[in-house]
Amino acid sequence: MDSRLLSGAVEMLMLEVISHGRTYGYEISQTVDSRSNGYFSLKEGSLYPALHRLETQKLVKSSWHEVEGRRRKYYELTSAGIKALDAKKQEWQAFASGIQGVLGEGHSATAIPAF
Amino acid sequence: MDSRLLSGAVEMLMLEVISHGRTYGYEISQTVDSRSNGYFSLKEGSLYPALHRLETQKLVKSSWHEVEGRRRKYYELTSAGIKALDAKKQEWQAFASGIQGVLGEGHSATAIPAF
DNA sequence: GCATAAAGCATAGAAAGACTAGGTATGCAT
DNA sequence: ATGCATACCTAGTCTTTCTATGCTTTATGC
Repeated sequence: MDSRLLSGAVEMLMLEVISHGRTYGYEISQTVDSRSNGYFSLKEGSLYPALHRLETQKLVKSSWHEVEGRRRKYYELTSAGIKALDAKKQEWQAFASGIQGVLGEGHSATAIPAF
Repeated sequence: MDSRLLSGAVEMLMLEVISHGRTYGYEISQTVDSRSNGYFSLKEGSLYPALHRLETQKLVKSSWHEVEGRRRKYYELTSAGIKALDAKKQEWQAFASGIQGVLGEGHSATAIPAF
């Protein structure tokens, strides 16, 4: 896939996954990967900086926990994060509609004048 | 809108518009703007570099023409450009499906274990 | 006449974010 | 012992968008 398409959708997807319940970085990447049928594979270099960004923006909050002998940093949405997710989903719908508007109707070959 | 969502879609949209018939930069931006109901407004700093990129990649070819006293650089798709547009459209479909796959089904609250 | 807007092209520089590639550490299976 | 999966992190590179600016010509308003 063209990684450039991904830009901007990453945060929405991450927030979405986190909204389903407390989770952590590694699991988020697995979830996104499997739920998109392998289409998205968030790389660590995108994933962790994005998580830190979301935390800086107070859209998520984190806490360290030791589970099954593994040290994990769990994330959950703040109330601001819930609102942001809603906003981002709407934005996505508008974005997709905008694309469809341009791709949309055949607009069959308008007469092309010669020079 | 979040300009980061735009990434990667720009070239597809431009190729799409050009595929409808020979056109030029200024008109492309107007067309994209109106056909997306104002959602996308390609700025010149994105538009012209992108056109140059497409030309370097041989997806479009250009020629200068003087029309109605205006000096315009007209673009049209090459055969590689036609193929590229098809590919990008499919990629877009896959991308959108991937997003839907993640946003998609409610996945209602999986039990959240306490620590 | 003159100013302003619109049409039209272009680029330099700043800002942002994804990825590569590297690092650290634990648990488990071979 | 060795490798693989889990789990986190970040510096640096690359790409791309946008702001801001500059140039020219034509149309329009005063």
